[in-house]
Amino acid sequence: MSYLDESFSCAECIQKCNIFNALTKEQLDEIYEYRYDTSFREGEVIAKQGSPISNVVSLSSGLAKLVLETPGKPDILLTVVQPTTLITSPGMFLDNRYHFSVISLTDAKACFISMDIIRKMFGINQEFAGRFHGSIGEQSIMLFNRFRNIIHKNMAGRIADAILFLYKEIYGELEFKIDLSRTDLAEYSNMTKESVSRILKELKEENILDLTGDHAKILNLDRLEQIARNG
Amino acid sequence: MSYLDESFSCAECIQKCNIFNALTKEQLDEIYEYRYDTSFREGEVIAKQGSPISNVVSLSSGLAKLVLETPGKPDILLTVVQPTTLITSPGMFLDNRYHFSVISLTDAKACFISMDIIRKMFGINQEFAGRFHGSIGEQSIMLFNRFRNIIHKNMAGRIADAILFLYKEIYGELEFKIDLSRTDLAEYSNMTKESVSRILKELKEENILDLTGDHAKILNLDRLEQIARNG
DNA sequence: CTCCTCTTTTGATATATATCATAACATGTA
DNA sequence: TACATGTTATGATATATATCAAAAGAGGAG
Repeated sequence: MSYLDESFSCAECIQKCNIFNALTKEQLDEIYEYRYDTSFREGEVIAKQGSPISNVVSLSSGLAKLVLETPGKPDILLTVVQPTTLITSPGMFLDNRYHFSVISLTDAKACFISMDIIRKMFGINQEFAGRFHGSIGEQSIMLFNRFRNIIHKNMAGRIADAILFLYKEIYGELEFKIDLSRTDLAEYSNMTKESVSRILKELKEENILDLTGDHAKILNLDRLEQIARNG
Repeated sequence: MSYLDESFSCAECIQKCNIFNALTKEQLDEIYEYRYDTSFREGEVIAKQGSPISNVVSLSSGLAKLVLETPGKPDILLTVVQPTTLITSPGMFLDNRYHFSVISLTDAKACFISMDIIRKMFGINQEFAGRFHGSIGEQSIMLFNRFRNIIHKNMAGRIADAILFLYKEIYGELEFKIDLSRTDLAEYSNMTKESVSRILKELKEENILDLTGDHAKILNLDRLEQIARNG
């Protein structure tokens, strides 16, 4: 399903995420020895909840979703990540297990870096360790906000949140091809796919958002943000 | 409202949380110079969401709740902490702000340790740093499970969760004096206080749990766990 | 092009939970 | 004791959202 990929060096890699900018050229070269790229097709599992964390994963192309799995229940879509995000996990300093799964939403490439070399870098580069831990904290704070939004807002507000997140954090344009299915949107917003359809229909009728097929267009950003706030 | 407290030394302090056992006697003595105890009455704010983190807080007596505040909305009670829990915060390596508030549920004492000395220890004691970051991860994982429970379970299951959490993690006995109000339980379980009353009435009628006033007694642990699982 | 499968949409109905109003119960205090 | 204040309980009703069923679209495979 996936195959090894060619690559040059970490120091040259323009796709390395910001955390790695704390490393020196020498340190990056050392990391290069302990990394490999892998390609994924849409829908493939990049990291599986419950499995051991032997590598840090950096998404280098495509999009991926982080999902909380619960047997017998629908998944909870925590967030969507884009290049070049380092996917950190709360289990890294605890039980060394993934506590969510990472699944590609499009064809994607990911760079796997050995956890051993990362741990070594913590000891010799405080700035790198700080940024890395900052990133773990960032994920927690994201989670706090997801919690708040899902608990406090009605369906329209939650869908508005989802669309605004995609607009602001992922696609960057008012008009975009959405890589999430209606079910993905439902799992992000904690509702059923049928309810997603209904809310999208309402938003289209009110000329706020047109999501037809996979083609999304925000027609009235102010109103959409208002719905996200008050919903 | 609160007053400074006498104390002896960190090395002797039986109330220090497990993370600090990674420190040497000398390191603990150094920390002693940068700490102070404070007492709180029930309902007082120990740490306020949004305020800067200048100290790490270790609860040394009493109980406290961690709450997510949102203007105009009910609080979300994330968890209850007991001695001797170190209250770590995801903002520590990021924006240096609290992203939740800590409020005492009973009269309580807390030990405030300067963040500067904690950071210094990270540099000289890797084991301490590891345990500390593990604790931050632990909080994230707790949050994942809270997320799951609130999203997937019905009201009875969520109340069962709350009671089982208090039984297993806080009070340790099937019969206990509960320090959470019905509103606290509601904020933990994401429901209204009226619904809490109704569910508690049902659980009492079925001889599963008797919560009268502040006196809680688990009458049928198996059934309660079953409700928590299937709810 | 047509059939098949999968996703999305729409509609009718069911249900869990919130809301609002009021009553009962505590707890402290003048 | 009686009063005021806060918490908890109960009841009647409203509402948001899920569920179930079926139709409509949208790609692929032959």
